[in-house]
Amino acid sequence: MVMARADKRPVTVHTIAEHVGVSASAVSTVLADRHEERRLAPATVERIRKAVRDLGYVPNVAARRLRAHDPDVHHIELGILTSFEAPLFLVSRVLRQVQRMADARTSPGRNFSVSIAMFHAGRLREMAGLLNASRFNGVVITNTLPDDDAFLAATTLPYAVVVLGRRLPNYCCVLDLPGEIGRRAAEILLDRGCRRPVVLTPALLTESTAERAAAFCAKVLARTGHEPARLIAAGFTPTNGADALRAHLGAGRGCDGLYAVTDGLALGAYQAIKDAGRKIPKDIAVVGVGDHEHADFFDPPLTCVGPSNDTIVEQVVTQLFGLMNRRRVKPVEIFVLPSVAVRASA
Amino acid sequence: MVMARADKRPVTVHTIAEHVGVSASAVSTVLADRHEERRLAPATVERIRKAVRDLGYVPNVAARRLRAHDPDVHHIELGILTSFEAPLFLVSRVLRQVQRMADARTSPGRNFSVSIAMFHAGRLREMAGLLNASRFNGVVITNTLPDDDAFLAATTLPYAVVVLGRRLPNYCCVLDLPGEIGRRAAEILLDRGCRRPVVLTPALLTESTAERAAAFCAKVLARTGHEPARLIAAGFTPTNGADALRAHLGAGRGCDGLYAVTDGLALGAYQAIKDAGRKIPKDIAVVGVGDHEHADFFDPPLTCVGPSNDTIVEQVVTQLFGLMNRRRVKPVEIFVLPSVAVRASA
DNA sequence: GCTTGAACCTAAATCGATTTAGCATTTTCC
DNA sequence: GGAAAATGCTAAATCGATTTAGGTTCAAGC
Repeated sequence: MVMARADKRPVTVHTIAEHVGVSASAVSTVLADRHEERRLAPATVERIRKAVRDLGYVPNVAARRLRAHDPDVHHIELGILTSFEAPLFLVSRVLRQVQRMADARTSPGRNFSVSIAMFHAGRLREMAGLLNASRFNGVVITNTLPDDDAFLAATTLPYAVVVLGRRLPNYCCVLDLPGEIGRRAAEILLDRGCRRPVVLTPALLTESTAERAAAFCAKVLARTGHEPARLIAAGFTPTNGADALRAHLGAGRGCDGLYAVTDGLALGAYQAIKDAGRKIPKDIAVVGVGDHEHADFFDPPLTCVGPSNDTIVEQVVTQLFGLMNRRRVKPVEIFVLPSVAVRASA
Repeated sequence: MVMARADKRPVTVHTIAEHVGVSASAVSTVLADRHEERRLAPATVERIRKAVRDLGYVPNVAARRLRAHDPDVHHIELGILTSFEAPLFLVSRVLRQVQRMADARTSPGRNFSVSIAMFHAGRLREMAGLLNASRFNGVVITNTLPDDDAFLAATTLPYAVVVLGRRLPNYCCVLDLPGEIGRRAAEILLDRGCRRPVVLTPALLTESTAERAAAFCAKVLARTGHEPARLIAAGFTPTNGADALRAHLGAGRGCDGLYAVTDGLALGAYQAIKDAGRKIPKDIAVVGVGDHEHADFFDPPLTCVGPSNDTIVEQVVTQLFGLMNRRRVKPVEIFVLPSVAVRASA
């Protein structure tokens, strides 16, 4: 039976050295496979190797880095922090842009590491090294939940932080102009004459999907005098979307325009509409958000009102490097206008 | 005019201390914002703060981590290494699975950090800390180019490494059974009676797309006695795919079955086929690979033969943790059979 | 018997930051 | 006036690994 080692102190080079009865230097030499040039006796090497295996040694990378790095080069660690549950579409664009800027600033005396790290939604506070600044010199934080926002609002992280998609006091934030996406979506449907628009959302709303739906409803209410119907999909897959719309249409409830708060749902809606023998956009016009890679290749191509990702990414990264250069002390809020792509579906 | 600071030594706490004429402890105290409780004189604090700004101090995270970490907990750093140019679809699944395993192994005495780091395709060798093991305790490497493979083949990285999608001697590799995807795609088209299948590829082939196309062609040749036509799309977007197929059909060259080596191309092909007034699958059957999130919601749903990502991810992560526990010394190669989803398009 | 060299290994410095314990002054208070 | 307390700072230890310079032992050679 193998005992859990959780209660024991981590095994260090020193532990191994004591165990074998040699010095830490000898162990280090073997770990680096330099025992030949340093002429350790083969028998000793074997004993050390065995101890390393038996004790389950795992090196401490922080210590290695500290020791190994060239004191003449400045190493800067940047992170994109996102939740596990969120898609990486926007995150990967941010990463590429950050790296582009970093590459432009890399010199013999300075280099960057950029990485994506994930936290469990709502548990950003548990991420190791965030509070004591022992992991990153600068971060972009996105896809936070209210718990995470509360945590951030209550702390001041002692390094460069840009928050993407949320508005937080004391932080540098980049986000869509609140409500604008839903409003513009409503306008598109209303302007083309829809009288009975509906909105399709997943049961569990994120902050952004909730906001889109609310703004859409508010706009429709303002212009027509009544709230649009809200279709609730069980999840956010196309199947969920198709089911929700099918139920609505099957119940004989009217619909001549649909706003889906994610493109996945729109894709499902397409199927339900076609199955019901209705035409897009003649019978039912559809507006999505453009969070799907190939929304312009849906059949018919999907009209989208969504975040203008290029601008957002650009702004986020500019802010991040600005903060790192201490060009700015005051936190700023940057609102980005949505991008509108009118295609055949509405 | 601002001089580049590239040639100067990085600014440390000690540098600042000297500059101000205090001890490193004082500087550290101010950096941690603990000057109140340690009763530093406000004037001193200000002088230190000014120097920190003026000299452009950026903390060394490795040093902080080493010092800050609780010696009773064992911190393990895992990385998913991928190239900038590659999509993150599979990578993010690997990350989530790694994190799941890591969470299951997390205890008061042990915790994990998992992150995605990117290298410029073909320049994996330049990634800092790879060779001296000062960044990760274990990694999954994927989306490598031949140059990267050559680099890896020539080195032995002194920690747990799993290579995804390539076959490298001396490494633990997980990959599709070579050629099987293209073969199965060919069989599906041939079995449903296609006589003039064509294959649609981007101009710049990756290792995997090249392999799919080659295996497809070989299989068709073996069964029909002649090579299928090869349509070359300028890039890998749907538009590129549509253009390539339109040119082929426009030139009056026959086609009753199409194999697209990425779903994006298949999506473009759909458009070209519909525009030409042909029906899928009656006139032209289409097979894709399932690398698109919603291939089952194309119209008609796309038949796919592609990597079985669930199995691959599962295997990769199992191997990674196996290596870290030193359960295995010999490198193993794991071949995963493709997953086949027969839908309406073929 | 004394030097020389090889074989094998260790002590101590180092990387950059934080923290603990404590040392000088000065001020307060009776 | 002298003890006690407050003020303002520093020296040194520490985190875990690597590396440099050097020490000890033993065998070989003259």
